[in-house]
Amino acid sequence: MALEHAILGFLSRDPMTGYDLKTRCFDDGAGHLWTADQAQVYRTLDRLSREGRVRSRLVPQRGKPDRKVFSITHKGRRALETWLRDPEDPSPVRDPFLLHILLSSDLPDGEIIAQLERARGQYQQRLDDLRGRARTEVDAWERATRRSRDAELRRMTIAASVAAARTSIDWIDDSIERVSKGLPAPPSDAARGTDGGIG
Amino acid sequence: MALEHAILGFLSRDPMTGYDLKTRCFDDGAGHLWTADQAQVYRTLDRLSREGRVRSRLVPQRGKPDRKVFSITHKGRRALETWLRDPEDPSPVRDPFLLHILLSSDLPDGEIIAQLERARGQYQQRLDDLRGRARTEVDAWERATRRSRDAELRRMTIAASVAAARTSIDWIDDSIERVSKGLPAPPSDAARGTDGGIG
DNA sequence: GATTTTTATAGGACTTGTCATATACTCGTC
DNA sequence: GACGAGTATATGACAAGTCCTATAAAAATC
Repeated sequence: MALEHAILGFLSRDPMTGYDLKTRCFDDGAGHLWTADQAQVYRTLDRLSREGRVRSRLVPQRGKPDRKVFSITHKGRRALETWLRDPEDPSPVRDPFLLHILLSSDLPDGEIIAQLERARGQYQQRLDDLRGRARTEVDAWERATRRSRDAELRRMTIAASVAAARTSIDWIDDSIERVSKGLPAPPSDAARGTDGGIG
Repeated sequence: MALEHAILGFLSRDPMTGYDLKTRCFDDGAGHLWTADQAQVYRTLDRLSREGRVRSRLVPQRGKPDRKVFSITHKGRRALETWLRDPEDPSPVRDPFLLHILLSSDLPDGEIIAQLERARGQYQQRLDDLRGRARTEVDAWERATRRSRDAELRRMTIAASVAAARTSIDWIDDSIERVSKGLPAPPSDAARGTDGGIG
């Protein structure tokens, strides 16, 4: 549902192909807060086309497949505006890494710390990526008429991602410290009944 | 994929029914970091059963439907341990609210602020919920043998969620301030071509 | 000259997750 | 006594998303 509106949002700035949407808008422009599968982009464009929210025209090229340039229709613009005004309820949290930690009581302390350290590295990498994004004024964004307003909003969302990654790293550091002091011991194997017995 | 292992993890603590898993383990115990759909829980239990990772026995009850009590098998325990040792790569971020903000340049500043304020309230609510969770030693957790180790890990994950929510609120406050100062103006309607023209 | 990357679109198979609905009985409350 | 909430399991229909593969040719790199 979000993908659909993101596509309308990007097309409302500039007509472009599915390929442009995937690479320039999603991967480069919004990759810090949303990912899009290539197949999903094309399928969604197809559906939006059938629904009359976007339309396409074919631009022939020599050698390469025709460019299928999509643009937003009036109907699509109305749908986008409705979505923009409709407040976004925060989706329930699903954090596979935290779930992993939550269930890790069978792992020895040392391995929990190793998991935390690995995750720390990955959040660090994410920060590096975000630093790169902050430097890059994205092409599709730059070309758009509303350059500076869009750019400012993009900066804001990158700041949010940076803050989130930093918070995760801080939490990991605290947690490594906590686990290093020794977590309460797990119960002995004997106390655990695989298959749960009968009684 | 995560749901499957979470179920194995919970069952490795205590044999229980699908209903218990959904309500006590997911909603009450892990709801701050993972949500599970009831239908999905039963379907996954079914599949795990067919794969020999869990088994069930029927406990007849008067009036109510039979309790189908699931317990983890040796095979299931091995699968769980493999998963626990296998580091969890952080999944790509998908934040519908940030996406919404990113695409909001068509909204006037005041409406962007309203969106931010609404989200602030919801993160505040999340904090309240987390405070409740921090107070509650969960039933299923309490009954488990490894009480204190599990409880400590759970406390850690709640701390992570609290920190994340606080960070979001701080970011929102900063952003409200930023937008209040006035974002660069959007382009006039005339500068935007619905349907993209031909050139 | 051979391989890889980039540009460009698209379908098949699959997994995961959501929503609605059905059954069925108990217990508390208004 | 009606009504809703809690306990308990399950299916059908569907939406959303991922992974893999295929096609096709130019341009860049080794």
